[in-house]
Amino acid sequence: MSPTRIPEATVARLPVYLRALNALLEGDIRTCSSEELATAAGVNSAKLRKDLSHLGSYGTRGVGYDVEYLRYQISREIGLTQDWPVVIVGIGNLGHALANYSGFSSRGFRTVALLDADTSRHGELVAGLQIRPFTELAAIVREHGVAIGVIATPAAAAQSVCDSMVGAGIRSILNFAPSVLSVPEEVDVRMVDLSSELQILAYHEQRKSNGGPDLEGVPA
Amino acid sequence: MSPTRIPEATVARLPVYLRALNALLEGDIRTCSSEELATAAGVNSAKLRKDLSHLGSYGTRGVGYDVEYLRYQISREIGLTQDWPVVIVGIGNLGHALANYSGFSSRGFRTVALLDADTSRHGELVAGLQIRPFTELAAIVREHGVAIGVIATPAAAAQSVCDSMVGAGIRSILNFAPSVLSVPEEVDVRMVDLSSELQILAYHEQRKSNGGPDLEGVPA
DNA sequence: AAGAGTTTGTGAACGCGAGAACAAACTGAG
DNA sequence: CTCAGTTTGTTCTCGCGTTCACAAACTCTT
Ligand SMILES: NC(=O)c1ccc[n+]([C@@H]2O[C@H](COP(=O)([O-])OP(=O)(O)OC[C@H]3O[C@@H](n4cnc5c(N)ncnc54)[C@H](O)[C@@H]3O)[C@@H](O)[C@H]2O)c1
Ligand SMILES: NC(=O)c1ccc[n+]([C@@H]2O[C@H](COP(=O)([O-])OP(=O)(O)OC[C@H]3O[C@@H](n4cnc5c(N)ncnc54)[C@H](O)[C@@H]3O)[C@@H](O)[C@H]2O)c1
Repeated sequence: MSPTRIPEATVARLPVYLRALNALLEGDIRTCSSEELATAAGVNSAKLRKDLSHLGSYGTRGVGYDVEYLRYQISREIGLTQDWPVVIVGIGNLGHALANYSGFSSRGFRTVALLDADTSRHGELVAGLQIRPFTELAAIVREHGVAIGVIATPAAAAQSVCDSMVGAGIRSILNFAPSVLSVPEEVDVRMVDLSSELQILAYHEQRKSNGGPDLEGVPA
Repeated sequence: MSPTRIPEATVARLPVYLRALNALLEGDIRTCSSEELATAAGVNSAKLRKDLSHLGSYGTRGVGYDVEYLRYQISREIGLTQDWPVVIVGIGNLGHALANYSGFSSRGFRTVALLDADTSRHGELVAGLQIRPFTELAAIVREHGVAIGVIATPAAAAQSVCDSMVGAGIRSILNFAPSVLSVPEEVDVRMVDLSSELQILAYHEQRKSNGGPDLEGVPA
């Protein structure tokens, strides 16, 4: 069905399109043009069309796209038609927020376990799940067929947790700890670095202030 | 001092280099080669050198980089030598975690206010700050000279919160709500979409399972 | 049925970023 | 001082992603 590999940049935008399509459906809009969908997703319409063309020809010329049909096709392409068990390791401030986040489960991601090394937290109920010892990782992965792991521990523990995850058979990791993880070739790591995001904003903000009114900060 | 514009891809990596340099300094390493720093940052050494060359010539051929000096130069370039007041709007699960996160304040980002529309939360103490009414936004921005705002409200409220921020004079926004924000030209928005990250992992995971052993799912 | 009006899918041009490869510049030994 | 060794800064090439522009394909009116 999808013989060609989809460009990475396109893959990263598919979830955005999916969100836009869901929003349209909630407004009872059954059909949309690439222009409308692109606006809703915040991208160029040409880019959107090219992205979608990588999945196949799901639109109709002169008409547009059937919202529900396109949503299904994108979901299938990403793999959201199946259910993905997820484990979260490190149930501190961030881990709590993630465990309570409904946006994950609503998209086919099912948190099957919350793990923490701190014994004093074991048994504590978070979002309907008990916090369990980190040592149970391998058993849980095996039992539920977990493929995706989330790391929300301090940076110092991240690599070690990562190694255990890989050892247990997890092949996709979402890392919130500000730490570069080294993993085997076949394992995917995506890093979410909130501090970096703020720093990038700060860089541009500084540029706006300095480069704006006067070029040099020192007057004659 | 920095006449040429720095490529966006480079800007996005500077915070990573900064982290790596901090880690080296903690290990009392005063000097490093591009190779060492690149390994610590998880990038190619040629890329690192090219990135740094955009800031200036801060290394010494045959020797390498002075860790502390380079760290200062990158900090200055990003704008971390000054202090950035930040407001967080929407103190729910995620807002709490962000407010409690020490990684922000340690890098020159100072949370000056936590705002929420829910009156029943006002006055509640989070990370040493009282939750205040959202209506005080403009006054707080004016008083503290806030340039950076963080949105951690539900998606339905995000655009409205964003508009208020822009109206109050905020020009850089970090958005955690899964919602495309429309802003004037001069305002920067960075989106952190955790759900998208998981979906991207799922896509690759699906590929690994299907495309791995056999090319077609159906044997002869 | 034909033609005007729409909208998709794609070919082609362009620009940016990644990586290899090398010259310039520094250190240190003899 | 000279020369070998090291490491940076930069040039060059290549590939990817973005955008424009247009032909192909569809609808609807007359
Ligand atoms: N809180 C935020 O908003 C925020 C924002 C950006 C990044 N982060 C990063 O996310 C990570 C977690 O942040 P946090 O604020 O939740 O920290 P936290 O200290 O509140 O929670 C960390 C949790 O990890 C557990 N832990 C420690 N070592 C472990 C190990 N080896 N195995 C399993 N569990 C272990 C601890 O017991 C604790 O419960 C940190 O790396 C932080 O830098 C957090
Ligand atoms: N919790 C997570 O881990 C997580 C992960 C990814 C994304 N998100 C996104 O982050 C946002 C917040 O998530 P959450 O789990 O903290 O939700 P939450 O419901 O716990 O918190 C939202 C807060 O925003 C406040 N609020 C609502 N409307 C407001 C308005 N107009 N002005 C000011 N404040 C307002 C609410 O009173 C509430 O306190 C959501 O958009 C969610 O999709 C959360």
